[in-house]
Amino acid sequence: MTGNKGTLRQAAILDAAEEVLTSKGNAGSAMRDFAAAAGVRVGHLQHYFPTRADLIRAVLERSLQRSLQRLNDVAGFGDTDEVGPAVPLTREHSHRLITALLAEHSDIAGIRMHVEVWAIASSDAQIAPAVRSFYACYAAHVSDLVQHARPELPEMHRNALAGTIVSLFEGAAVTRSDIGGLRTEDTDAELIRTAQWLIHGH
Amino acid sequence: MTGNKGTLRQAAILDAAEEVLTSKGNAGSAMRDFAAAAGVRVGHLQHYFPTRADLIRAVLERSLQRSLQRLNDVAGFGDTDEVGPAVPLTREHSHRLITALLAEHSDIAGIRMHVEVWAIASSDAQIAPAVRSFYACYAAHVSDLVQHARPELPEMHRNALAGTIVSLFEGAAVTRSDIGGLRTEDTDAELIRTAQWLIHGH
DNA sequence: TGTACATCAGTGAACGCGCGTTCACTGATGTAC
DNA sequence: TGTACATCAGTGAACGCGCGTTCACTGATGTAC
Repeated sequence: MTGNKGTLRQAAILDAAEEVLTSKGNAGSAMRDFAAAAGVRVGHLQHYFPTRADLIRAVLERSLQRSLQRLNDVAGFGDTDEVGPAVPLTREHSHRLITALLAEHSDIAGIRMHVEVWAIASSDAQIAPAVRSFYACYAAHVSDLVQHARPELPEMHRNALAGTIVSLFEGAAVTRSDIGGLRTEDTDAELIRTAQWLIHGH
Repeated sequence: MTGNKGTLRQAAILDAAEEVLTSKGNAGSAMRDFAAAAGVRVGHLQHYFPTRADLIRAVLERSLQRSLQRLNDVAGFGDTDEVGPAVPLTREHSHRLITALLAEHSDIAGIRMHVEVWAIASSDAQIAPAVRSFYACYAAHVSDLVQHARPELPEMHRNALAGTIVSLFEGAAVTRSDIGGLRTEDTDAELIRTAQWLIHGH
């Protein structure tokens, strides 16, 4: 099923479109750019994505989905226990998680995609809900993480902490990038220290 | 000087352009939109801003400058002492500052402008340095704030804390907005608590 | 005080290019009998 | 196994609109003598 020609070509188009989008931005890229990058004719793009908006939405939705998937991969506890509530999250473990997330945010293309998602979601009512649900999932994942570290914490407090952690990381994605230019080793260390304080409470 | 016709008209054009930009986005707004919103003819825009890029840059630069100005107004200690290094920052004072900043970030138009700035800075090499210097100033201001709270802290640590605080606030601007949809009273409270912990160390 | 000239504010029409989209078409890959 | 037909992948040219930009122009506001 995943190997048939159409699906493969469609994925290739999305790959190419994502690269164009992250390098030239939404305002600066045309259908002809997407087509050229994918090695197909403009008219052929419409066979898979009737309008430009359809293509952009598909790229964005796939990107969000993949971000969530990566988050799962990085933070997944599945390798130790299924849904074990009593597996405590050590400081070493959380340190590794945070470092991995920060490393992901060092990819410039990923940040540009992030920023484009925000800009497009502001204008596109079809994308906006997908972005919000992405952040809801993101925060829920982090909340789970906090629960592993401090099971005694009430759910509301956990969720508030999760929201704060997500804010910190999303902000850091911008400020640490070429856009913000604030990245230093010290700030990275402080970022990790703060995230750990939020997770473990000390 | 500030009252002459040309300067006034130019400011009016920038005001109108800012509104169009925050409501329709960069990708979705045309010179004709800017002209119509300002109540002038398209050709007349070029009298002040020869190209579209010039207009957008002017809007963005003015917006960044104004953000910095507001930051100064909100966090300025000037009313108590000139450059007094020994004026301690109380928890009540920092609470008021943080609340004021969060309130600023509740303005949807401002957030949209923020996001557009990030997106445009990613593609426009002329805007990028202005954005970076904005964040450098922002962080320097926050670092000053931390110094007032804890004068004993070494400068590097202060700067690292400032970078973390800026990240937290910039991230919160997105996650708390319509884009992220994560805003709750609890998260706001936790955000304030975290910012205070970063400033005061407890 | 009046005149001549330069500069600035603002108009309006037009240009030409690049954009997203359309469409009639061909070739390839099933699928039914 | 072969034939007929439907569906899907992909082409290529064209369309028409909206975009940023240009330009020749008019009217208003100084400014020098």
